[in-house]
Amino acid sequence: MQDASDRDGAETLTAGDGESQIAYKLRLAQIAAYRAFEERVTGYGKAPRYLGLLMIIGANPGSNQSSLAEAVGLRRSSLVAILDQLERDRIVRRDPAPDDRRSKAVRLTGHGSRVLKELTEEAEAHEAALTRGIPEADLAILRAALDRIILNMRALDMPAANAAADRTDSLSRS
Amino acid sequence: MQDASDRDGAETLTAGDGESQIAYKLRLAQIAAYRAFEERVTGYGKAPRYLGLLMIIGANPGSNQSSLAEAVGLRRSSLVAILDQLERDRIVRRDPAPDDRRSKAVRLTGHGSRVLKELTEEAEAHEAALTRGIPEADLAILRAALDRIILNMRALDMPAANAAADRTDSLSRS
DNA sequence: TATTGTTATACTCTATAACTATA
DNA sequence: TATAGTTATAGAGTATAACAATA
Repeated sequence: MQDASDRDGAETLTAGDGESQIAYKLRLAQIAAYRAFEERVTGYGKAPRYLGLLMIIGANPGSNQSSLAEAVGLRRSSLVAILDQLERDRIVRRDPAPDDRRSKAVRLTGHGSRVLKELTEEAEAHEAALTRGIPEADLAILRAALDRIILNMRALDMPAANAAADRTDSLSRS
Repeated sequence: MQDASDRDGAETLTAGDGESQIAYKLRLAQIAAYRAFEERVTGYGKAPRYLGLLMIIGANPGSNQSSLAEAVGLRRSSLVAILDQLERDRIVRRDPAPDDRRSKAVRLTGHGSRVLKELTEEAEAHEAALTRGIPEADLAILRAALDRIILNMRALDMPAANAAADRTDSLSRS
């Protein structure tokens, strides 16, 4: 009798093994973290949801929409409505590109820069809450492990990268 | 000049700081891992997407739909279509509950058990690919850190849990 | 011909509210 | 009255395909 079929039923059900898997913990942690951040920044409208995009725009002012779409992993058609919203909220601006009349140069507005700055500070506070109680040495290992996982998973998509990933095996702690 | 506005534009854009944040890496890792798993198990229909649910059903046979919905964090109305699909695919069965004629006892079918077993093996292979090149000692730290993050984030929702989380600070490496 | 931004459209996932049958 | 399962409906979020303007 390894299951819980004879229990009370009052507590929340669990999924036997599987819960010890890193892939599973990763998913739970990400969902909880994402939800907590959204709750922290209630009142900033839709901007928090697109913080990654805003950071990219801030770090690469004047980029066109196709580049931005690729950077955040969306189709360029999907980005249109997002930029419409952010433009409506005066967070970003679409200027004519200087060199190519098909393109638009996307930039943060003055207000957008201030919002990004505030959200970045919120993200730092969120990061502190997230990592509370984890020793600094462990955080370094956590960071390296997450980087390696990202590398490992992307290697599956582009098999050519496998050899490169293998070569870093012995260097992963550098 | 700290941005990349004067670059070629050929490479993929990046988001300055922010990318060093654990919250950010967590999101990238989870997205990449989820995508890789779905690609690995193409051919199993919709079951892989609901692997967590299937594990819970497998570990708690005869549970009713409300309990299952709560366990996976969905409204019970949202679970209906999912179970419809899984029942259509002969993965699960909805039997009348023995004690309460409003409830249904959800169970894996024989075929569902076999599918779950195979998917569990696929998940283990996925886990191996995920953690490739990460030393066992670091994996233990990674697991503990992810658990702590989940705890930290949930504590924000239920402030009463803060004290409990704090008390485990010095025990987090046990 | 190829690319940029855009529109129209559809699909997936989830939520809310209201219903039914039981309790 | 309250609960379990269900339905109808709506709202995000993203994708595909086709289009006009420009390269």
